[in-house]
Amino acid sequence: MEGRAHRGRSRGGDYESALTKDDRLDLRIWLRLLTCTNLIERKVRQNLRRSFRFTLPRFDLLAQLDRAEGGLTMSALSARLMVSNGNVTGLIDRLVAEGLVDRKTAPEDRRAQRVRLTVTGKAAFDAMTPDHMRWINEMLDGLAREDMEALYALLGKLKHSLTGGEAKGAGDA
Amino acid sequence: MEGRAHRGRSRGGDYESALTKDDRLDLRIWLRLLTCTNLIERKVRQNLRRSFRFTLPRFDLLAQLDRAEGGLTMSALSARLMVSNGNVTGLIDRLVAEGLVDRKTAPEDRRAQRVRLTVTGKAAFDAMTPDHMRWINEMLDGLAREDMEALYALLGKLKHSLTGGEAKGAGDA
DNA sequence: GGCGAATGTTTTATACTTAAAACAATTCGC
DNA sequence: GCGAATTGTTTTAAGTATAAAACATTCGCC
Repeated sequence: MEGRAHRGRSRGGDYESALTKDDRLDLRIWLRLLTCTNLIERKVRQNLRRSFRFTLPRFDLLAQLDRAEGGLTMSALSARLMVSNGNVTGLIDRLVAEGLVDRKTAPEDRRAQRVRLTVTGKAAFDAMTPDHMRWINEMLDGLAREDMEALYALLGKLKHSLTGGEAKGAGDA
Repeated sequence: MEGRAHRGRSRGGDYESALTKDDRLDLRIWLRLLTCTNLIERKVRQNLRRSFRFTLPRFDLLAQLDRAEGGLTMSALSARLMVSNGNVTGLIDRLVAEGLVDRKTAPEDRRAQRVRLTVTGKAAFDAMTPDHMRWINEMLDGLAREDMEALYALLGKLKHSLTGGEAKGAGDA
């Protein structure tokens, strides 16, 4: 924390305005990041609802289960989705009730629950994926290929800075 | 949308794997963006709670009111925060009850509500801001200055792509 | 000058989310 | 082997969020 205010090029006068401008870059990045995330999330949520009468949290849950062969435990889901474990309990309750997901106590550790997609759940997910992919594709269509690559790399650096180096958590790529 | 799959460098064989790699870059960007946002949001939420027994949505609301001289209407708040108007009604209800915010019918248009920070609300916000700034600062500390500038610019392009050019909405900078 | 469309807000019903406490089973150290 | 710490999950209480409908006021237009 201590070194941050001095990172900009050193300067003689104009301390105030330069300081303001420099020091708020962090904040501006954060706000812009948040704006972009919200814009995408809102659109995906809306499309999922309109096209499939499905919600985003449920979709994200199915997506995690789909990419994990053999199912996941509740805490693994909680870590990957980066939400509280109580939250996952509620979501899974509803998905089980709808028959999209199957939950059973793990044989090797009776504390843990092993959660998997049912055939119905897999089918529901597969029905939504192409459109989902297309929506993302369309939204990022305004970015040139090299911008995408640069952005991806910079977000990687940001993620690294945020996690202090250890890549725990969502493992997005 | 139609041209997207062909944007990568043209290639002879290995269509499948190259296609997969190319076409998922959108998705990987989106997931990484989401991860970064979640990491920051979670940390700020946690810090706000621990340090000030305050919640993030309330803080964001105060921040919008602080930067808008003369107050804002409910719909302006809703647009800037990018949340539903019903959501804002609930948040403001609580903040009014806590005495941090003042809400009164706008004289020029009796449909609209004009919301402002109270003196107490302004003081509460000012008490939290320096720490908030510092948290963001610390989290982005791992990024070099030029990376920050590049990231900020690329997020600008992304935002532009997402809004189709018109800069409606949160106006983050 | 009055009616329909548009705008601004709240209400309703439901879902999602968190933090913290409670509960359950396993592991570790002795 | 036994008890304490740990790990995995659920429960609880409260707050946050959405979409859609309901409500209130203003505007546009004739």
